[in-house]
Amino acid sequence: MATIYQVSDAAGVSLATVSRVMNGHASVSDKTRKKVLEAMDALGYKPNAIAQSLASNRTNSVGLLVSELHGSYFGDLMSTVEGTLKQHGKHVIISAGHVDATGEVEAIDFLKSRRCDALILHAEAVSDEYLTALGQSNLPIAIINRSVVGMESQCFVVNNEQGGYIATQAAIQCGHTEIGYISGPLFKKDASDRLAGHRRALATVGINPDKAVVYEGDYHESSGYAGFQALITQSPQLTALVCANDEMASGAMTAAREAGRDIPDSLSVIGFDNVLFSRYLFPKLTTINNPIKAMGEMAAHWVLDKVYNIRRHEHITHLFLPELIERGSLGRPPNG
Amino acid sequence: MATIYQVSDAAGVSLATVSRVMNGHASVSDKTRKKVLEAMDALGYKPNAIAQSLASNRTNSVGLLVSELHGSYFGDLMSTVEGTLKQHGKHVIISAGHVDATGEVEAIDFLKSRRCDALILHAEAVSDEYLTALGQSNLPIAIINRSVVGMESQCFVVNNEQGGYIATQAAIQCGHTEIGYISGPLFKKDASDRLAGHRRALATVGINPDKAVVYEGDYHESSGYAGFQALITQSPQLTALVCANDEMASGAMTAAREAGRDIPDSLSVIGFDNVLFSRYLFPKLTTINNPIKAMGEMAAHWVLDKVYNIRRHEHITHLFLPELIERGSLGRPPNG
DNA sequence: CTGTTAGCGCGTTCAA
DNA sequence: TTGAACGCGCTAACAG
Repeated sequence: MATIYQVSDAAGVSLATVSRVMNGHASVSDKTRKKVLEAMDALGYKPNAIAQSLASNRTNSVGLLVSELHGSYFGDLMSTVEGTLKQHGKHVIISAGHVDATGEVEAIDFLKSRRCDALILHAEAVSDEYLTALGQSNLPIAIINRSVVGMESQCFVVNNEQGGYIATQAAIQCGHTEIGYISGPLFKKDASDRLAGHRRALATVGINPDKAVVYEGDYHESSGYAGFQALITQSPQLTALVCANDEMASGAMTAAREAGRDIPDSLSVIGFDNVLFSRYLFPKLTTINNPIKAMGEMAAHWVLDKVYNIRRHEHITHLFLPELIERGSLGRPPNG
Repeated sequence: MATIYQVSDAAGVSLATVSRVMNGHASVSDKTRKKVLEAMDALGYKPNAIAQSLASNRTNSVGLLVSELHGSYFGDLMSTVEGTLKQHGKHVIISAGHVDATGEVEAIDFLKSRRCDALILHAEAVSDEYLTALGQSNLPIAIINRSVVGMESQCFVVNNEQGGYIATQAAIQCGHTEIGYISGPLFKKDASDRLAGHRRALATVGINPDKAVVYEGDYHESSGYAGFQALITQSPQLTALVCANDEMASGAMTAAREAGRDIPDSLSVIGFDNVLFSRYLFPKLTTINNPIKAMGEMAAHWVLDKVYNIRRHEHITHLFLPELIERGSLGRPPNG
């Protein structure tokens, strides 16, 4: 790998001049610039980003913490953040926290050690205190899918409570009154918020929210499968099942079918997230759109503006709205 | 951020000693080590990886090129590579090439500029010549899902031809003789290999491979949908459809259902890849397992061994075998 | 066992 | 418009 010295040698100028043409900084005469440029590609010179970073204290890369590297949800997040930043010449360094406090701290430490210019975090396990302390440093932090008190202007969240509400509301409007719910792990804020929305919707039609028929799952398909079986045994009268994410909805559908229940004729199912494969299911899943792409894009723009002074016209939004996506898995109750 | 100087100051030793305890290199007396360690966490010291890299010419991170950051296939690849390397304290820097020669070169340049210690590439668009040239440099390269002549010992591939063969063979063994095929984009080696396997299977039962009923898709769900419609119009006698990946199989299943065809009673469908959601489909998709996780893990171990001298017992394998995963979408032909 | 001294490749003053 | 010199934070000889 050629260094800046070899280029300056070949071009017969000082290394400061080479640095100048690289960064388009101070003025360099056209003739000199040309010489340098020629020397550069004659040598196949590529600047050493590591050395640039050390000298400039800038890496042109932003760290992205996700829970997992797989799954539609995180795939969407990674894709959209990378795409948005790449358009402006910035790079993304991705790290996974695996929904574990230690893992998340390690991942963030890694990102910090790589001297990212900013961090975009989808952190589920670390405490608010940790995030608040992190925000205290001069490293800009954007937070996705979590609202931390005092850091509202850096958080990008969807109204999960509202999402849970409209999901259940949709079932109610189809005539359902016996509605079961498979929640996510309730220690997670998004899971408990969605459930709260479900309860609120129940209350609007006079159902005692405390009597909600709830199974606590873990957001994985298998717990949707188990959830259906548990709920239907306990409450065979159920005609609709609202699930806190699409994976669990898929599992519930499989279990329902194995139990001889037709969807949606004998049982309606509603998901949450609107991940890609929800359209592949049969019947296509009625679900709540979780605007993760929009949030990722907005967080990226926030960073672009805040850190790199690349401003777009668009206003920065922090609260995103969930939306019902009507497809084929929600119908009228059997005897409605 | 505290620097190594402040630590050496606080501990009353030279910065070389601090460096030594950090890296566990030469021997340091227990007393000194203790002093340094205490100074470190008193100051909350974190080494600056950028500076370490510049000085040591080692980044402890390996670059991973994928085509996209979303999708089950790449999610599996990223997850498994990251997981394997993380176990040994190495990090992954991921970059997306978007199935475009320019994009892939840029992504690789980015990885190189970050001075990765090695590269693991899932490159689909760049030429063999480019990869060969890249391999010439002293940057270790592992290649996934592609065999480059002269670099066999760095390539980790699945036998796609064999996969296409056993998929079609499975249909034949169920009694099908009228078998359509929805291929991937044929400029891709994996797509043409799978199709070749399909043709070979046809030939074994005396069907002229040149008369294979093929629709060229693009690996996306929509082309599976379109593929079913095109093939069934042209060849209504088809009783089985072999698809070059699961996404297209899903699209074909949707289209088939909309056309009133029951699966598998009226039409059998076989996929390829065995991505996660293939189990979520209804009926669950019979498919060919593409051992992408195994390949990713092996490539990671190859890097660990080759670059970091971290050797495992296990033998390094370069060729992986596809395998039939029997589920519910393949049955006997209607009048078989 | 420990300290001193050069760099790693580049950005950025300051003079010229 | 250009060059010389210093420093970013750390590793790696080389001495002692």
